[in-house]
Amino acid sequence: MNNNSDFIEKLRSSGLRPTKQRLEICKLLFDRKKTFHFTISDLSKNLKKVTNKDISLATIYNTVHSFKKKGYLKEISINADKSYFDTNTSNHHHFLDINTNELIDLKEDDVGNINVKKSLPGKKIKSIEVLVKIENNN
Amino acid sequence: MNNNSDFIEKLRSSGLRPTKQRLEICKLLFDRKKTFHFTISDLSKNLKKVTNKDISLATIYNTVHSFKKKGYLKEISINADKSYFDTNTSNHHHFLDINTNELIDLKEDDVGNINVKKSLPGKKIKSIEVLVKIENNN
DNA sequence: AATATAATTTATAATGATTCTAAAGTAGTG
DNA sequence: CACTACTTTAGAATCATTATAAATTATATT
Repeated sequence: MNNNSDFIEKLRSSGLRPTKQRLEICKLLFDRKKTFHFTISDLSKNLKKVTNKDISLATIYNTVHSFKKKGYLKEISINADKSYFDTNTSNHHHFLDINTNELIDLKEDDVGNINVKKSLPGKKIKSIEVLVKIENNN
Repeated sequence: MNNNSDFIEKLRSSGLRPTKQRLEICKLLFDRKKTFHFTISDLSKNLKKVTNKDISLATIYNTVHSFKKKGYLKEISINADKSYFDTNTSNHHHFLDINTNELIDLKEDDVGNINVKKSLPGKKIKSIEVLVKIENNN
């Protein structure tokens, strides 16, 4: 997924019109090897740098929310003040570096199988997310 | 920890003056058997109901933050929009009921030992938090 | 017990992030 | 090309949280 017609197709297939703005955002978010963790403000600054145009903040919010709804982004809550989005929408866990505030993906295999022993009647498990906070070794 | 003089002692011992407001908040938060999960707005509403007086929102924020700093409360991030506090400051995990938005404590033992296989040079693990999202069984 | 001080509370203003609004622009359809 | 529905946008509105500065209160000192 790394050229414009792919993105156009991706957008169309989920009922979103491929506008200039959405394509720029796609390129920035999805045309990369590694997972990208970002806040709205990160994304906004990056877009300005890359495109030299101003994409309205409202559009950025709208787009990120539609991408989330379509399953292209996952929202991660690790921190009361910052809301992060993750381009890796698969089931996975995170390191959070307390010193740098950086988020790092952990593959499912990086964390042994998790055995939840308690259960509640009438309820089933939907997902299990592990957040491993790490810090400098002194 | 369930009468006023205990709370007065608790506050004094951590360098906080035992004011009326702080004692009311202590009673509400710590004079109970079960863990209490709350947002600032929950706490504010409860205080109004219980005391019939108005404690300023600013005071509630101040108090919750000092209690957090002193280690009497833990902040939990499960959700981008709501910031929860937890009177259980021990190491533990949570169920989050997607349907009711309710948080439920899991004891450490309720979740088998977690084996993080990846490590980063110069970094050590500070904490491991598991969030198990649950939902209705249909 | 009265006084001095430093901490605390408070109403209100300020901030910052996000959402809303409604007008102007754009993409897709026929 | 013309029409309609979708999208973008600037700016306003909202909401939670934090800052401010004056009034109040707790505590130590006399």
